[in-house]
Amino acid sequence: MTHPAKVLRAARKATGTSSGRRYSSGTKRALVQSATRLFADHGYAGTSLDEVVAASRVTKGAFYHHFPSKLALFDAVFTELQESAIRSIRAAFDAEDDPWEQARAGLRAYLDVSRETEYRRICMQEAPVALGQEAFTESERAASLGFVHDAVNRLVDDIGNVAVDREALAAVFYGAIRSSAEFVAESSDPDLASARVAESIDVILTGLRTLGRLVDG
Amino acid sequence: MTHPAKVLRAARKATGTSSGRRYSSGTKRALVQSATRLFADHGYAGTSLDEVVAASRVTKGAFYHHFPSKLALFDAVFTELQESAIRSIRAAFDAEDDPWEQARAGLRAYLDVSRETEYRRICMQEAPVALGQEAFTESERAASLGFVHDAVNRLVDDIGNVAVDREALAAVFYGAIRSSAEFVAESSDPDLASARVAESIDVILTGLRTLGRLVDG
DNA sequence: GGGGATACGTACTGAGAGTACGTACCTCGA
DNA sequence: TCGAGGTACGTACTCTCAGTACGTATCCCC
Repeated sequence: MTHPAKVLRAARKATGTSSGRRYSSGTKRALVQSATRLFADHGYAGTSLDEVVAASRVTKGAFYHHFPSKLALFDAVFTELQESAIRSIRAAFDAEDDPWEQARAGLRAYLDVSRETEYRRICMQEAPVALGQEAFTESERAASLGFVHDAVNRLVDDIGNVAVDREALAAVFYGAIRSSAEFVAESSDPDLASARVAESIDVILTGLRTLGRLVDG
Repeated sequence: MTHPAKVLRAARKATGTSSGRRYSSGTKRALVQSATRLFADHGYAGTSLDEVVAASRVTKGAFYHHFPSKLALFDAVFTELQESAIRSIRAAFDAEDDPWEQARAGLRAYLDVSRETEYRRICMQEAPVALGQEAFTESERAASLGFVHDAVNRLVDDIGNVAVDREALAAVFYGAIRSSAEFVAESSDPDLASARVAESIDVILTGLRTLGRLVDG
């Protein structure tokens, strides 16, 4: 009997699925892709490995050759989505010079990213529970929180004479932005909702700026 | 052989654990208490029913007499913590008249509640995943989000002539507050951290107020 | 005092994560 | 060119854990 893996590999080569640019084998890539969809649809606990390997057309043996555990698979899925999001946001961020425009652009980019259900469900909902708050916070700090911290620092510098706790303010804004993402996601008209929360945050920023000008003058 | 439940019941009666004010049986109460601690320590998925029933000194049979499922137990734990939190916040809220003082008092109360690891882990972290975003959001809307909505409405009324989207602003503040709770929880000096985020939010509110006065005059 | 309702206990079942072990293919050096 | 080791799987099992089946004790009311 011909080994099932043989025909699978042949198929991969034929369809060009085995790009090999990121993962050594096409199997690993297929597992991550299937898992991304399944985790996003049914959550981490709600997805069985049997479902994942079935969707990927491989067996558990193949899976455990590439990943040490189900959690490691989730981590791979999470990291990929996270990195992709970061790239989008950074691009929008770096395209602007003025700190206020930068903040606005970053927010818009973030709201766009978080409109993808996969990002929201996996990176925002499941990850803190699946990976544990510890590891998740670590990852957050390095990623999205960094942007907010940067943005807040520049904004506060620009405002000038208002004494604020930058770290605390960054934490506050970070939550505001996350919550905005949920607001947009739950809305029936995401475009409109996106504009609404963006404007709300804009009003807050304007208030801070005005405060700075008053103290200044 | 004397049935284990007999000696347990006798012990309950002796120690007065079976208060019966909220749950018909002391067993149910014991299960909820053990589960609260275990879920807070190891999460929903990380806690087995065997651990819960062992900690409660009963068996699975007893458990499934009182609860239809593990999820129902979690829901009971969640609801109890949630209701307790709501009571605290409402008390602080209702003790003030001025909308700005009300907002401040409510925030302080919330930050206090969220310093309990049980509340944070179970109501903020685990619940959305365990109960599902659907049910969780429903519960949130009825509870904490309601406060924020109320508070924002009063603040905006007080400010006057600034055109803002109240719903969007409430969503933004809700996130800001949640994030503040995490900031406080992760801090090594919660009292200080609590003061820091409270002041940050205060600055934001002051900015909005100033904005209103400028438009006014 | 007996018969339902309530409050359990014990022993099993099924699902799913992870393991043990065997096999096919590929590569590289002798 | 062949064989030995590494890579990439497949199959069949184990073990944990949520949930079920079913039996038994206690309580309460008629």
